Order: sequence, then C-alpha cells, then structure tokens
Amino acid sequence: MPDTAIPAACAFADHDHAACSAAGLAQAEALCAAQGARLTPVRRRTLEILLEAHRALGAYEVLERLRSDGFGGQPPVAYRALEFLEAMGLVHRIRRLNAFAACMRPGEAHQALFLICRRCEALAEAPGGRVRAAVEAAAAETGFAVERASLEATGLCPACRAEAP
Amino acid sequence: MPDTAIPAACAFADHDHAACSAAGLAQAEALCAAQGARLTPVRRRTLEILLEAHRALGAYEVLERLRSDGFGGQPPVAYRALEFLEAMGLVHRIRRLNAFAACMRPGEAHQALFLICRRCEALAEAPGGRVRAAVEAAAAETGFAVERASLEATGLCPACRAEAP
DNA sequence: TCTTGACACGTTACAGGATAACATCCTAGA
DNA sequence: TCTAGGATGTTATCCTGTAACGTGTCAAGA
Ligand SMILES: [Zn+2]
Ligand SMILES: [Zn+2]
Ligand SMILES: [Zn+2]
Ligand SMILES: [Zn+2]
Repeated sequence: MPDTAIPAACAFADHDHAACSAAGLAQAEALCAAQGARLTPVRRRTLEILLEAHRALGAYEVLERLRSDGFGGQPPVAYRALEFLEAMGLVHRIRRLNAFAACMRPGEAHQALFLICRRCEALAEAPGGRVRAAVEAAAAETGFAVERASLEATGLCPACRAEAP
Repeated sequence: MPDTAIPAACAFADHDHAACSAAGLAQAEALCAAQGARLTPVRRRTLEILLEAHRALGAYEVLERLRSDGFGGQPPVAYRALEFLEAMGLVHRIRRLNAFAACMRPGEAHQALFLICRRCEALAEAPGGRVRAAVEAAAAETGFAVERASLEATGLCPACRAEAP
C-alpha cells in the first residue's frame, strides 16, 4: 500500500484544517444525539480519522489507524463504523475509489457530486442538486424511480490544470 | 456465486434479444475495423457474452464462461478483454455493481446514465447528456475540468414499482 | 433484583475483485 | 524471412468486502 504519494486535500480551496475537522466532529455529536444514535468510540474515532486525513481513505487504511489506536484490527470493525457513519450522513462512499470521505455538509440533506482529480487525487464535494434533478428527469422518462444516485467525475482540479501539460 | 436469482433484462422495455445482440456484434466489428483495432476471438466472445447475458456481469462471471468456451481461465484474460472493449466504447463498467455491461449505443459518443433496480437488478442505460451538462456546470464553479463522469442511480424500475410494496 | 433482549464490538474464516510480472505466441510490416 | 509489437496465457499475490459466531454492555420490564 503506497502510504506515500498522497498529497491531496479534500477541497480545492485552502482552508483551516483543524477548524473544519473540529466542526465536523461537533456536528456529528449533535446529529447523533438528535437522532438517538450512539457515536461510540470506534465510530467517533473513525470519523476523526477521515476528517483529519481530509481526503478519501480506503477501508483498510482506516482500519490500520484504528488498530494502532487500540481498536479491533479486523475488517468488519472498520466497515461497520463506516456504514454507520454513512447511514448517518456523516461520511460518503466513493465507489470509483473504493474509498470513504467525511461529508463536508453533514446535517444538510444534500446530493453529493464528487470531483476527483486524476493527477493529485484531490477530492471535492460539490453540491449536486441540479445534477440530481437532471438524473430524476432522465429516469422519469423510462418510469424509473430514483432513490439514490452516485455522481462521480474525474478530471483535473484547478491547480493541476495550471501545472499539468 | 448465486447463478440463480438473476432475472433482469438490460433495458426496461421488452425487445428482440437476438436482434439487438447481433446488431451489437456487427457494430463492434465495424467500429474496430474503422479504428484499426483487432476484435480478436476472446474480445469478440467477451462482448458476445455480455450481449447475450443482457445484464451486467462481474468479471469473474465473464471469465467462467470464457473458460468453458476454451479460452484462458485466469482473471487477467477477462479483465484485459473487458478493458479493451471499454476503451473502444463497446462496454461500460458499472462501479456500483463491480460489473460490466455491453453498451446500448456503441459508436455514438454519449454519456451513459445507469439506472439500477434494487429489487430485480435490471439495468438500463439512459441518455445522460443533460446530466453530464449539469455536472460540468457544477464543476466549472470550482474550476474543475471534467473528463469522465460515472452516473449511476439505484431505485425501482417500472415493473418493480408496480409490484413492490 | 433478576431476566432478557437489543446492540455494539471483536474475531475467524472466507468470498470476491483486481493486478503485477513473466513466458509464449501470433502477426503485420520491413 | 526476420523482427518488433501486440495479444494470450499463467502464476502469484494483493486489495476489498462479508458471513457467521461469540462476548460484553446496558436498559426495560418481570
Ligand atoms: Zn456530503
Ligand atoms: Zn489536482
Ligand atoms: Zn453506452
Ligand atoms: Zn425492478
């Protein structure tokens, strides 16, 4: 596993790492409390890991960090925590990358649209409301009822567009 | 592997199986010829398999059939054929399903939008032009240049909508 | 207080998906 | 004919994901 070679930030714009990480955690607390769900230590730590990394992590990368924090080191531990967080809308799964990333807008109901830079692996979560509407319109023509949509685009982020050939 | 329990057609509307399968193969021939690419026996058979199945197949399902047809029985054989076909625009990869499906509109440049029924596993390829445009518009706001987009929706197909609770 | 059931956590074991690396073969073009 | 590139085949291994089962915890209800 190439633990190196992963620069990538989670949004294209610069911003206060620590702040957005802390805010994410606080919102998670609030959200879970509001819904009577339990943000247990493993779950909490899993979210923290994703917030700190500030990019998409594979389940096994998360697992490795959980293990070194003294939590169970077997795959189901990570997958269960990630599933819980996804169900709570705190984490998104990015299928194209077989990876998970902390949500940038927890609490707000929203359709995410992921922009993945193929050069620096940066990942941004853009608002996908319009796109979602277009999907539903297209689906409606065949009578299909959309429940969930995964919208993932690859290309070049602003920085790489400038640098790259 | 549950070889049973997979009814699913590749489009929601009924249509002439054999005809669309043959047509697909013919178009593939033409397309490869036009581009000087070689539609070799494995590649051809792989496409045939997907056209006949008329639904999304995992690489290992394809592989199994290739093997029983006397072709190489190791994963790379299937993956290479599938990659080639995808590059030629004859096959799409559906990441949500870890599977591949024959393209319904080979030759025409198009953005595919996949509609996946969660109940009967039917898969339809809808025209995604509008959706793609919406994706690009959203991406443009952050300066991101979209190269490829995977658009996959899950929900209920018309038939299952009627039957299901 | 004692049961009992729901839920989280942990582990084992395995299934399923994908690729790196190397050997062989075929085929188009010099 | 010779040769370089592409296509196939094989081995081995890695990454991703899940089924199944046991244990501990906590709170509601007997
Ligand atoms: Zn989000
Ligand atoms: Zn970039
Ligand atoms: Zn298509
Ligand atoms: Zn259906």
